[in-house]
Amino acid sequence: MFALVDCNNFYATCETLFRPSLRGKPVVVLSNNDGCVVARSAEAKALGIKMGVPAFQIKEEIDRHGIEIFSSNYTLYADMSHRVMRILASLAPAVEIYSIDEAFLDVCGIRDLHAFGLALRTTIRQWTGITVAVGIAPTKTLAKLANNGAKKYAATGGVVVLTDRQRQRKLMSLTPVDTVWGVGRKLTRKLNGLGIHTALDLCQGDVHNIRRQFNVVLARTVSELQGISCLDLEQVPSPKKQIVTSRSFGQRIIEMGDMRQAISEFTERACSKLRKEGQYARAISVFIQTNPFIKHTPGYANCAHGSLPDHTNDSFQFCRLAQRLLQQIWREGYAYNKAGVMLGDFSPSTRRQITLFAKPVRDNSQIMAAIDRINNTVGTIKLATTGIHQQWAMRRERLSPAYTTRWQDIPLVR
DNA sequence: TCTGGGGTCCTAGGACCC
DNA sequence: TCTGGGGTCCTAGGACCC
Repeated sequence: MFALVDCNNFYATCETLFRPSLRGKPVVVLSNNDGCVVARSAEAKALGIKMGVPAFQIKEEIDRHGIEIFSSNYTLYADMSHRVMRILASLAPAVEIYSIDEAFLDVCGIRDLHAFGLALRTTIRQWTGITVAVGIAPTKTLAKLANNGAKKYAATGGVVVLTDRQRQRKLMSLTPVDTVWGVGRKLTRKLNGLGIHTALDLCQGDVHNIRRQFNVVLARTVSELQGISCLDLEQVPSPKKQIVTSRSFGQRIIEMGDMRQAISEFTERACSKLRKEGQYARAISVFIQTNPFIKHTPGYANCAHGSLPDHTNDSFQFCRLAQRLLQQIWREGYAYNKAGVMLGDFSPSTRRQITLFAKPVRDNSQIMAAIDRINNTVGTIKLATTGIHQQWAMRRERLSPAYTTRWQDIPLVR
């Protein structure tokens, strides 16, 4: 038996926690660079603000309704997420953190599941101020569905337990197929073409037919809807296979020197994530692009791949290689709006297979460890190539304080 | 003027091996 | 006239998730 616990309007709620005067008002959180809407309070949803729309397209609504706008504050959201997850871990036998705002729980052996769901809700709201919805069912896909019902129908009180097959079928018949976990836009169109419109229609499909006409993933979804559990609780997150750091720029880049800074910065960040993961990588890709939405002038996008001789987590080595790759794809005369780097070809250790003609590489592991230690405690040191004045830094004009993680930002109670 | 960021998995096709 | 069978690995592209 699985529970899916999901925070309601997570980012928007985090912003209102320390600004009680905002409760009951329409609040919207924007993506990095203040680009698109990525979270909305219930009030903002009621005004018809859609997920994913570019901020500049809803300027008029924002002014007219007095909608409160925030830049993404991931430091705050990550800290609030930790608090919620810690509470879940203390109340449930086993937890799989599925994303920043949701977790699957193993609830086998709990007798009164509905009471358990209500207790989760009460505790989390009392201890963090965040409201969650709880869905409980014999498979993950059904738990997702139940959670959806808990959010959609106020009469459920935010908790839906789907142990009974009749209730499962009832909810499935009320749920459009595009809401099912694992069914996206493309699949919805194809399924609709076959006369499959609700979750129940999909559930009644033949697994082997679905496997033949679609793929093994959707076949698994059908089984899960039928109550056959195919997806286990994954308590230990599997090691990453790639790490990406990419950003849109606050101001478009036209000088190579600025792009060099950006690529250095992204590479250093990616390597620092790699070290945090305890892994070593060998491959790196660098990409740069102009704004794909601008149609009236020619655009340019390109990517270069490279590999180091050994697996490493050394920022210096990767930065040098990244600069060479940038050189290969840089074209003068364009205004670039985004770039990034990707690390790949991971290994859990830095087993070194020395080749006969290999030049020995300087071992910087102690320097890396020192950098990480300093950055995790007293301050920030970085490669000089990342630049002091970053003209291209991302726009965050409506950033809230780091209420819970920075001494200066702790709210004062008067 | 202004349109995010970070992941995973599956499949098909090509190159290569014996 | 007639040209096998059984694999692996890699990559790109497409789908999905949050």
